[in-house]
Amino acid sequence: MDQKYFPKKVEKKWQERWAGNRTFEARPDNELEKYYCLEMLPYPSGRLHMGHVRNYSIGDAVAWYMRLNGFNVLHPIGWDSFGQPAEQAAIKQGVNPREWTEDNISQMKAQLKTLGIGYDWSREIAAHRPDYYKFDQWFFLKMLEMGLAYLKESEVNWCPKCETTLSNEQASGGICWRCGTQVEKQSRPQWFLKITAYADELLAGMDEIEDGWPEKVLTMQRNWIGKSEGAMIDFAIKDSPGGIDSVRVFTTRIDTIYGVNAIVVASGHPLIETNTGFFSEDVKTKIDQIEAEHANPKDYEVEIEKDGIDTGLHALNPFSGEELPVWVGNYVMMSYGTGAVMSVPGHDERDHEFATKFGLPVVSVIEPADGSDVRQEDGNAFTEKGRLVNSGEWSGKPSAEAISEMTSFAEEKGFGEKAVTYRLRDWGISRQRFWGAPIPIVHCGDCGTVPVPYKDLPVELPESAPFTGIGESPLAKVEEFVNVECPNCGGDARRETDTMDTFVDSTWYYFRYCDPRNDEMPFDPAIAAYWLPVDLYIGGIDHAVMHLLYTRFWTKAMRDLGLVSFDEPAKSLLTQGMVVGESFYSKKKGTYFFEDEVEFKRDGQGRITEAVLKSDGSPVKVAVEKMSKSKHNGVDPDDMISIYGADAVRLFVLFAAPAENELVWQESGIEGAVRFLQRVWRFVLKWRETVSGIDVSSGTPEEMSKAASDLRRKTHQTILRIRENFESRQFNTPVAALMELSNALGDAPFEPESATVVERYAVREALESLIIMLTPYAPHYCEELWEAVTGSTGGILASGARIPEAEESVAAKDEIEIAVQVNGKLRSRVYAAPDASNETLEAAALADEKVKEHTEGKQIVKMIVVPGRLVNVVVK
RNA sequence: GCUGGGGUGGCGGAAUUGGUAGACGCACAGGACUUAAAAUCCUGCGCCCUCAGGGGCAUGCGGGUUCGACUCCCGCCCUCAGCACCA
Repeated sequence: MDQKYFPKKVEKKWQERWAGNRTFEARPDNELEKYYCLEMLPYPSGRLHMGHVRNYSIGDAVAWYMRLNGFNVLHPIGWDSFGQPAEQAAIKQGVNPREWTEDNISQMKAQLKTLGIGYDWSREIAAHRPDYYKFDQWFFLKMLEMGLAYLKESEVNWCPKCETTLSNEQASGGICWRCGTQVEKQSRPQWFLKITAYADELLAGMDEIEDGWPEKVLTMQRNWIGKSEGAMIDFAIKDSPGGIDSVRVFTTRIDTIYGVNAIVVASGHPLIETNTGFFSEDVKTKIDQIEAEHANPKDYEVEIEKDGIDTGLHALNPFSGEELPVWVGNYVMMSYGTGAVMSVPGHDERDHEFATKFGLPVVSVIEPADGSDVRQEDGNAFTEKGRLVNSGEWSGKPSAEAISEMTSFAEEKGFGEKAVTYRLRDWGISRQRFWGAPIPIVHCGDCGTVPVPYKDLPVELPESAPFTGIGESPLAKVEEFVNVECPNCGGDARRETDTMDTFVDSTWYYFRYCDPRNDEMPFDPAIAAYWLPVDLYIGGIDHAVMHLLYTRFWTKAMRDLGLVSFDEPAKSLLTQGMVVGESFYSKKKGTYFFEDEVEFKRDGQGRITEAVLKSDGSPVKVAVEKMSKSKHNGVDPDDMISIYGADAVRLFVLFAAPAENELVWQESGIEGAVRFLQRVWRFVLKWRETVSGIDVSSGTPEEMSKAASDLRRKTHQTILRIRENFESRQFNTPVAALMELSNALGDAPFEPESATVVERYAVREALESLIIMLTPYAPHYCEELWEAVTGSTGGILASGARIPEAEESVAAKDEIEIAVQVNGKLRSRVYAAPDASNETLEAAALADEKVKEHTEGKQIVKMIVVPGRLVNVVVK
């Protein structure tokens, strides 16, 4: 142990030792309870950023904590290495995407090792390697057999900048999830995975994980799935010139059907397409206009004004027999329900707006059930449930009753049925890209779409392709790849040239970690049964509805394939907050500037009051935003590690804020972390000789001095706190507790030269506990101190060290402080034994001088005693 | 608009789930050591009065329940995130 703490030296030493001893390599062991700690698969961009550091610091803290509690911990890592940046690099710099990716992986791997994250590197995987994507293809074929994969010509989300399709999840909000560009609609054949087949199960499964997953994520998924119960109702079309004799609508409010004033359909509805000959030029023009707007939506932030036109067609209300006009409306979407709605302006905001704009009649058919006179006279629709009026034989019934009776009636009469719709759409996985897993399909003129036989997997990507960055997949231009014999008839055929969405790779990667070198199967079900499900999954909130929904779906599909026997892949989920930094934006220049290009003053509180550009003195806006290269507000983890050491960086990242919160990067904070480590180091240095012969495990000395038992109490209280905190996944408060323990250690009135055996025992116990409990935060550092204190050289884990068990009797105080309140206001404090009776406490409280001042001349009404806490004297 | 989080010192954040609000750290101020600086150590640090004993006010705002409310209930305000014509 050096006289001073040199992080670099300590970290290098232990990183080498861990690698040499294969300290973090896990193997299944039925004798041991397993713990699977998983962080989200990173994309190998080439550089680690602070978000990664935070993610992995949390994961490693948990992994260490569980190891130090005797669990068999699986803590793996790999690479989400297919995807656009590699292809962009190929297009722009002419590099080979494979080499580019491999280079990035080795760089980031080196960085992760410098950080000292305890990964089982023997299980490392990378999605772009054929031994991995072979099983993407394997799963695709299985899903094809299960009827979960299908090809369909359909309107897809198209990002004009990325030149590729996007799934609905990836085009959420109408913008590309990667580049933020407004998406367009395009029609093309593409492969879909039938996630909708599991819609109900995905909803129901949430009950199982409710305790472990953040409410926020579950809510987002529920909303995304968007289950809605109602009825399908057929409205007959009068004199249908196009041959379609009825239009089906979906409604959740069949009780309002007597208030229907029109049927409104989407511009792409079959009724429209089959009747074009019938429409006037005006109608056709308007329909085309709506259709065009739909294909190229303007701005999703702005509410689009209602628009539409009367087609001249007529429908019949099956309940009232009333004749209704059929309109085309821009607010009706082809992609939800049936693409047609019954317009009830009295009881639906959108229909109300539409009817108002076009002067259609508004009829009220629902009244508030409580008889209050809230009506739609204020110009709005009354959208709540109530009691029916003007509804023929149904008038007077409450909405709920009417809904079920009217649905049954429709079913009996054959013009409707009970129905459930979902917002969730099937997952489109076709991408017009080179750098992804080829979809294992051959298109044959005679046999149609033919799956590649399992024995021919993997369908390997060619070495390279002409990267133009536009239109079709680059694979289409690679003759050797495209031209193939049909596996069915042996004739000339073409390979599918689209590749899979990279989200396919990341749906099942953590199953592969269990059995990463299996050549026959994605993984051996028996091995997976030991490690899975994941016990704790840690990652950003940004994957709440993409990856996390896909992977839940995949798990259920794998269950149906017989690969796993559980329904939910992760028992608990931790969504970490972003790491943010101060950015400087000049409105005038329209760009972000580096900190040293800006002149700013901070007020006494450290906040920037005014900031101007050094170059020309123009004002700069200061904001705290997610760290990013383009905003120049990022901190390079490598820099931080080389200045302060990996342990200090990790300790600070965990201490600075709760894991779910945003973390504002403050360099002064990390200096505090270093100070703490240096302080403890000096303390160990001072005491290690003195406590070297003490064996804490050999039992507690009987005679305790006051100071020694005070220290022991603090030690055991700290153990209790840390166990509680980890249990509830609080990682910042344990650090505070350990700092308190270290402060208590420093304040204890012992000196190495004069300490008694009992005191040396207390110090050694405190030190050992402190070191073990700090290990999840600063593992290299603690390994070094552990070696210095205990003399064991094989490392903490090999020495069998565990997070200590607290002894309640030691943690208990022999005298406690009791707050004394008069009428709920704190007036004094008295001291008493922990088991003092209520009477004793009351007497002590009343005897207190300060209490007397406040009770003098007043009548004591009653006294409240909370044992161990306080006495409240109520006076009048 | 709908859904779900949040509002506690100058800052990040604690608070055994109804029981002494502000732990721990950062920043700041003062002091010791030093020729000096750094490092280290000590002290102070919610706000306002103060006769230096204390006293009053404080957890976004306004009510309520309670002996007692950051915590529970009602009504607002602000803020962050997600979804957004979902019939």
